[in-house]
Amino acid sequence: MGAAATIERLARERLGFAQLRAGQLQAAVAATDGRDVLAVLPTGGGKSAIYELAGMLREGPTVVVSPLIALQDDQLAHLRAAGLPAIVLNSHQSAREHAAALAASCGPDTFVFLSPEQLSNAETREVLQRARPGLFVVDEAHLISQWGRDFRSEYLRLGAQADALGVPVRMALTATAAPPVRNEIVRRLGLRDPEVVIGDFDRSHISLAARRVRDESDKHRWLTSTAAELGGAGIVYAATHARAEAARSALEEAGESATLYHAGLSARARRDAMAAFLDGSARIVAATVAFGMGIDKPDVRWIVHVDPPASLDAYYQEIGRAGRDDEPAHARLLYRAEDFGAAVHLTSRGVSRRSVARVATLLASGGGVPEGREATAAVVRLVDLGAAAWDADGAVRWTGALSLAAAVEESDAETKRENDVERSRLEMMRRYAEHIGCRRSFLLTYFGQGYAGTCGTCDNDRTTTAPVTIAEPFAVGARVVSERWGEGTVQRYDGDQVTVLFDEHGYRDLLVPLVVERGLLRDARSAD
DNA sequence: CGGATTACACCTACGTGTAATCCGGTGCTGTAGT
Repeated sequence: MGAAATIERLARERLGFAQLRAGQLQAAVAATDGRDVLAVLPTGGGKSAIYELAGMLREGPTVVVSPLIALQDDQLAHLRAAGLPAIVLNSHQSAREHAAALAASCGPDTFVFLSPEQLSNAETREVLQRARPGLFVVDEAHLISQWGRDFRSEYLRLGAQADALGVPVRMALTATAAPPVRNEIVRRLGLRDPEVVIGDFDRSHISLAARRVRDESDKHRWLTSTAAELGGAGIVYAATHARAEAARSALEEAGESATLYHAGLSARARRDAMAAFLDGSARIVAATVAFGMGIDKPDVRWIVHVDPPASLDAYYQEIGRAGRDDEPAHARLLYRAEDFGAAVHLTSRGVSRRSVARVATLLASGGGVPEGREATAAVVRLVDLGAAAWDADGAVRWTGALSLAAAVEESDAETKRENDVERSRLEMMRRYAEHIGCRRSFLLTYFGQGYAGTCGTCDNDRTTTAPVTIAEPFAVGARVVSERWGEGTVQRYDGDQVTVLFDEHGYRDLLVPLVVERGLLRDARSAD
């Protein structure tokens, strides 16, 4: 029996799936056959089934890196319900529970759920290593790019940790990743010639709209009228605690039942807010980005953003929480022009020159691995540059390939490049907000998915006339070179503009007539 | 970057305007103290 048939049988008999989707099967077959996998499958695409099936078929335990303890617990319960051996390793356990779980992780068919931080514990790593895991899975893998840089730097170290564990097959799973994020995941995790499975990003039952307003009271007027117009459960996303609270107050004053969720609240308040939203006693939740991951509420009917997120990746992730039942839903974005200026400071700042200099000095003088988030980010940066290297036991040594001064300078240049790319991603968010053509087309082409024509359901399609079309000098996906920005890939056309994702500088928009007249872009393959 | 808060100048009344300053979002962990 071939791998595909075995997998389909397992899916039916052990997990209760009548039929696997094409992407699920393709990814599970590849991993079972020993290939690394990157799967970008939209919400509801059944990503966990992929590692469950491949994990059952691969020899040795399966290590699953998951960002939140709440998610680990959900996944644990799900696997145990299916009769599969599974454990979690985290700080909520007592020392005794932790030791027992660690011992159980040696079981050949066990699924081990843990956070990236757990892997920085040498004892945990050694026990897992001895158990010879057959599959290393990173769930919510876009967090490598989103959180690694300045929030949870252990995300950047996962590739090195997989090396240290000696796991033969790696799998990255996410619901959202534009092409540059995919590339970063592949590079950071060290995926070798991975099977790449990309799902259909179009969620056509979610209608899209955006509106520019003058001030916060305008936002609240639009918010409350939207809440009144659209029935059913809704999520309001705001950029800060204070603005989430203000949105909740505005809704309550308008007579709506709304709760509040952000990380500044006590654990108890958060639990209560979550419960109230899930059981419907609060129809609406006003929240920051803290709310959403792992929320399993199928009938969320609308998402209103009262502040723009830092990227379209984040926006798509957040609106994807609506309409999981495939019934019609709405995504509306409210913004002021100034919001994009302030949002720069909510994008990641990257590793500081000071901490790189400090860590480099330490390593160069023969010191060990410093502890702490900032130090880890600095170590990862120095490894990236070749100035330092990981040893198999997780220790770091100075390679001497760069002088101390050169390492600090090159790191600085890299940080500037990363920040440049961050800003260009925010700029794409602005472009989406101010876009006058089909929003669905904009969103899908951002994710590298072709979309012919207009959706007819977004706010722009309902109010404007036929879009401007223009001859396209390069195909979408073509590699091009510019004098100014270097090499890049054509992402999309929009009216008379073309968006190119440059390798070193991020997204840039160019006017097509100028590109043609002045030869601003050349075909990269015919270049010297 | 932009907003909210604080500091201070005015120069003589206890308030108002402007300049300086600070702050903004995600969660893991491990340990000390009830």
